[in-house]
Amino acid sequence: MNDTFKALSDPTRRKILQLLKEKDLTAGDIADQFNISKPSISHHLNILKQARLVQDERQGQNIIYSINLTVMQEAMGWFLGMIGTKGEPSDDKHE
Amino acid sequence: MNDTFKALSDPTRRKILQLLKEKDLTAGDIADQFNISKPSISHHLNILKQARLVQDERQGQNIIYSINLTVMQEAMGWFLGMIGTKGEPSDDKHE
DNA sequence: CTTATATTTAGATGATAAGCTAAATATTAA
DNA sequence: TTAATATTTAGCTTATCATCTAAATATAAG
Repeated sequence: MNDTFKALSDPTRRKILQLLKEKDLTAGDIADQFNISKPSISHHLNILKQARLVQDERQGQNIIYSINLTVMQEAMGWFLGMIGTKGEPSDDKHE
Repeated sequence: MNDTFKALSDPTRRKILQLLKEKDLTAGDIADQFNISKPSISHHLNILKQARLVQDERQGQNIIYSINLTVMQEAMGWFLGMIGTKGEPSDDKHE
């Protein structure tokens, strides 16, 4: 959960996720959308990967990234637990 | 939105929000729940306040903090926009 | 097998952020 | 008005993080 929120705290990484929501992309295609060096984007992708927010798969020379909506849903669960009736003890499914 | 995610990226701040979900608390009561100095907690509260995730109100010597669920819901909206059917263009209500 | 392309890893640097102690401010009580 | 309590502000230190360039790895093509 902490890795998830940490990963989501950077605007570049959130934009990467939005791009991947539309369709799977290669690392290069992702990097082309930013005024940031490829190594930096690679680093961001790695953080997203460690948080399991994205997955990657090599295809020839390219590495194709895709979003993992399951983890996104888990994160949303945290908000649901938060917004649930005020004063009611949380069910602890979401730490 | 960026302030919101930044604020949520710290585990201490997320725990503060969970405490405030149960009930409103004074700055001191909040600080007592952590092994962190009062000034540091005050700093965290200020970040949450700037993100409008909490509100404060002085009551005598104490300052009482409460959670602002509206902003929390807005943040959850970002996830909803994210999880919505893959490949479908986002409606842009959530950046 | 050598070159070109795609991506990552390594290492360095500057900025941001979390934590601390000490001092300032605000309120209440004596 | 002086002392006590609650909280914040200021200033500093250390750790984390985003970014860069240069070099390494992996695959594909000539």
